[in-house]
Amino acid sequence: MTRNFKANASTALYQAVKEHIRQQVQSGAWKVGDRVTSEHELVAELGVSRMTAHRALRELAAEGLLQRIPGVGTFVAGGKAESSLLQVTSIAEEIRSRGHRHQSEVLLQTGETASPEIASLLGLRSGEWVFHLVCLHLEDGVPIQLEDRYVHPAAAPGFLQQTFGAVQPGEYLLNSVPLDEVEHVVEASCASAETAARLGLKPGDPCLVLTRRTWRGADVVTYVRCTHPGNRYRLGTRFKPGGSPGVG
Amino acid sequence: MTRNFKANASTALYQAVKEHIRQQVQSGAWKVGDRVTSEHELVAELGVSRMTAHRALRELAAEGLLQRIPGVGTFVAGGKAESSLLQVTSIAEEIRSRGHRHQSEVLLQTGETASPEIASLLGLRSGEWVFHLVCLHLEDGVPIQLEDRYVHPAAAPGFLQQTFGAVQPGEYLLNSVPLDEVEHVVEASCASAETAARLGLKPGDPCLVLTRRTWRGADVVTYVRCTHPGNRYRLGTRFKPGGSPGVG
DNA sequence: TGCTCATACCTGTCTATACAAGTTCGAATT
DNA sequence: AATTCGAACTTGTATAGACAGGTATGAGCA
Repeated sequence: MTRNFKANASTALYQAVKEHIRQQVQSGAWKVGDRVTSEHELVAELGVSRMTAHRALRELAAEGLLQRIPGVGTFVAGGKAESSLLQVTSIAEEIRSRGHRHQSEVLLQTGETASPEIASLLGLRSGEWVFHLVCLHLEDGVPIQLEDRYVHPAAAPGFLQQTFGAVQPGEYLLNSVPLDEVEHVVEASCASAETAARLGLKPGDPCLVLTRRTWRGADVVTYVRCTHPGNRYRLGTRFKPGGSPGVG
Repeated sequence: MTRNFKANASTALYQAVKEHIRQQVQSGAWKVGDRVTSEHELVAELGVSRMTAHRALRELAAEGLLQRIPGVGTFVAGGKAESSLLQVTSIAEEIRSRGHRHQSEVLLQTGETASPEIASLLGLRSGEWVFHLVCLHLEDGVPIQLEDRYVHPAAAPGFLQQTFGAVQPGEYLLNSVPLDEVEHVVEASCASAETAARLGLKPGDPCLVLTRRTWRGADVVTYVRCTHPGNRYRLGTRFKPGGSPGVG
């Protein structure tokens, strides 16, 4: 079998196959849940051996981009995009996993023109349209997170039409948009009067603020600022280096 | 070649080889920097094919446990143990990587009997001996971290004799003890009077507190509580899912 | 109509072989 | 003595072939 695929030397062949698959996903040709070219098909199409195709697919699965099911096939995985400390899953899932009751209250859900700061963070021009959602999350009836989210309108056109009851905003975006870059910032700050009122704190009480931006290609999908009461919330992980993290 | 190694079925052979290597490292038989059994030696000793041995070593290297150098050999890697959000490297390295000047001031360096709380956290009996270090770190002359560290005496016997100037406590432990489990907790709190005085804050100002415990096997190596001024410090990462993280 | 079984397909692993490219080290040559 | 060259090692990649175990589907039978 001659190498009719990727005549480019100096790069490993299995790397080229990985890149080939990655581009199909990132370009949007393959969406979340779509079936991916099987190993035998890659052998036929690219002229590589099955072991080479297998390694490419296996490593992409280990990286979280794909999901492989023996006997069935390989599929584009949902954007898990978990960091070891922070998971890009909704707070609802986290609360339920602790065995507690989650409630959420949508305080604001509109489209608005972007302020210069928000425009800059989302890669928009100032004054462009942007989706804005403010949501208060309660754990067993106690406020635990104030979520202030901006969404790039091109990334999730149906965002405003969603009613966020069972499905949370984070979950909705995760299930429809495959992320390929995430930025987290954690800081401690004081509660403003408004924040304190919503979280049931006194103004000036310490808060843990988690800011997250996610990318799809070069475009920012969402910018979200989650404020937690400092005395009721901590963020943690225990993990084996190289292994899978858990959330504490 | 018959499989005279790991007759245990139901487990993949390369997994068994990985576990075999891992145990050598975790048991302490192989220390940081030591040479690891080469692929050909594994073929001879375990009766597996070179590709199987290669896969085991390659994956362990990808997990950070080993370091492979083409043409030279495979070695036990230093305890990088980096999380995507938090690296178990010293604050000194982080400050210098920002191009700033780092100074540290040892406020306390003793052996003492463990309080019940500390004993519990380190897996000691109450009243047992424990190393205790308190250190203030400055970035360009400004206090940026108050480090309060307890070290299991069995894990690092020479800890008290160290003078922490060029080599920081974290670096010292990393270079001598290979970690295999890490726990992080991040929380926001108010500065106590003493903490405020040392960090140059007002009592009640918000602080970002990072608590970390590291394990070697079943034993806790160190418990450290790092308190940062909330207005001068943030913790962040930007990374591609599956890729290598950077520190922000 | 409903059930069973054969077949085709998919992933997962393991082996044996081959070549490439790097290093280390010692012996032979200059 | 200094240098060069080659043999012996190392890891990295790629291939072909084989088997195992899972799933999905459709044909044939009850």
